[in-house]
Amino acid sequence: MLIDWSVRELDVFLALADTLNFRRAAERCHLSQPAVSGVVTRLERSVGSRLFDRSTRAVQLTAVGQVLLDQVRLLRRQADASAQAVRDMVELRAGRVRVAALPSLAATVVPRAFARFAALHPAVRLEMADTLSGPAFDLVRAGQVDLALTAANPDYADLHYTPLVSDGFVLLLPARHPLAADAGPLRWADAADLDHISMPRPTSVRQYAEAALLQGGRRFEPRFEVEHLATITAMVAAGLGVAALPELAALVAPSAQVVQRRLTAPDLRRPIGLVTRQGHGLSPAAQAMVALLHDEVQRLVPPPGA
Amino acid sequence: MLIDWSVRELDVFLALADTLNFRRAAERCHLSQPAVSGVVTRLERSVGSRLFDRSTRAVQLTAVGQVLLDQVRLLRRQADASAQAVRDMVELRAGRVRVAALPSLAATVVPRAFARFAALHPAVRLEMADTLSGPAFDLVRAGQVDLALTAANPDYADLHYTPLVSDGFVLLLPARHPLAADAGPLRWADAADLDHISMPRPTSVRQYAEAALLQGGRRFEPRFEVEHLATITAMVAAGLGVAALPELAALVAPSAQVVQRRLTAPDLRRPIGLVTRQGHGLSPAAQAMVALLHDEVQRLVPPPGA
DNA sequence: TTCGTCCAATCGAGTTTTGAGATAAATTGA
DNA sequence: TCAATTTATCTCAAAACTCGATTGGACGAA
Repeated sequence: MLIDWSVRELDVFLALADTLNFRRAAERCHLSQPAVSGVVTRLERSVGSRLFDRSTRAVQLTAVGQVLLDQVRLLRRQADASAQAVRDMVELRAGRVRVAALPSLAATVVPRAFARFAALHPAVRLEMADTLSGPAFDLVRAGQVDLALTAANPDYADLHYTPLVSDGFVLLLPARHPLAADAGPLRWADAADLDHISMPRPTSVRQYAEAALLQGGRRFEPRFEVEHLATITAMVAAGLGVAALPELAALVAPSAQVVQRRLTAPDLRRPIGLVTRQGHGLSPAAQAMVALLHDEVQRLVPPPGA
Repeated sequence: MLIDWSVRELDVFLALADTLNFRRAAERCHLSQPAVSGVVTRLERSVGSRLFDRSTRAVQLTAVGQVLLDQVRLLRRQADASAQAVRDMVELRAGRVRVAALPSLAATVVPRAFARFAALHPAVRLEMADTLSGPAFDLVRAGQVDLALTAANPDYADLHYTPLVSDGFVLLLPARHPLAADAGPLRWADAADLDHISMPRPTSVRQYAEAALLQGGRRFEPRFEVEHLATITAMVAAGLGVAALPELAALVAPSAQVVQRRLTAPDLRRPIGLVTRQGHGLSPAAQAMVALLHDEVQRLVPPPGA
């Protein structure tokens, strides 16, 4: 008495129990009548007992068949529910996407992508952690987020990196600043002697600014050091100084009192990409999120050629 | 995204989810490793999404695979429970047997068979209806009993009849009756003029007695007519008369004050058999009961040859 | 009764599916 | 770089499945 049937066989059994007629059961299952006979014979041999009393004129369930019918109905319902659960997952009617992102991205690209995602797939739960690159990598490694949106970094050798864009740098100036009169690009050297507002050391904003000035033989010593991008914008607006920020970071808290001028020479670019675990495929929901993030990044920071 | 897997495939999936190693999963399922690869590939194509992230060094469930695993575990548990329920039925650890029997059988053969059956299969519920032949046939036709134990009767042309034994007739005599002095067989004619105690018309006891005397050209006119076999025996014991009964009926209420003498010439026999519905197989439990009833009948009424 | 009809089981043939073995490709650790 | 381990792929044989045709049996109508 083994139990090795397929769903197809159960459906044949259900159809026959329902119609009590081999030919009609076969039609309902899109099978031939001999196929139904075969399934019933196999099922009966597997159960070790007759399931139907049948003659050429009448088909009836036996007592054992009745018990099996009840069980198969239960089982079939469970199987449908299970298939639905998996389908929901695959077709984005369930699941969860967890994203880690740098503050500059967490305040710009990610909310837009989340909004579109939520409209498309309202049943999928969305979570975001706005962190610096280091913690983001740890979250990815620990499987606590599905993907991280960060600047390129050598620390993730064990992770999978997909580049998205490289955003250039701009200098934020108070609207009344003399340099704000013009709108064209500035050279980093032109900004070297201004009062800078920047972020503390382990941030990419700070690292890239230091690197850019170092190429001109200058040191970067900001006048103010604050934690949050919005604070920087507010301080620039208040005329307390200027700030060299990646384009995306400059979008965090736009202000009418602040003017942007592109920084070139060197035309430093901060590569932004998606970081995921090696060897871990993304869930369908996460894949959909990646597509939206990609789209939003392109929209906010058109590649240089565009 | 179809749902047509077999239990075997689910077991492969479970084994792989458990071991996270194709080779060991294959061993556990007694398959080759390529077979496991094949099952997983088919399953993934059917679901429409990857179920395992795998390289040559590591195998891990994807998010969809995790959902499927939960569902399959549920399903597998349900399937096991269902199989157990059917197995219980087949192997007589569940179910019900309903028997209808003539009073003479209901008080002799059936209780003995029931007692043995209950000892063998304590979980099977047993029910008995002690009725005359006519109602017994109706119960069988209506499916309200699984089988009836009655005397042969032309009324059940639409039912299935299996003969068991034919019991002969005996004359019950008060111990002090002159005819009780001898123990050998009596002829029906010898009993024709005695005061008889019998049962009312539609019973087999009455019909056979009338038929036996009719063969000798005599009418059967009992002195007393009572409803119950036990009453007959008691009345005979009290010396109120004699009674011609089938052997089995005489066993209902044995009494020290009653002597039995076999009745011959004619050697009338009452055929006893099992009646079941045409085209309705017996449940395993009912089949076991038939075997026991058969055995008990043979034991109580050894066939003439024995 | 006999014929006609309907039904399930069986048989034979063609097709599809499935499994094992051998091998390839990839990754890790020495 | 080599050895060892693991999964994927390929090929071929075996098994299972399906269908069409046929058989045998039961009922009903004429």
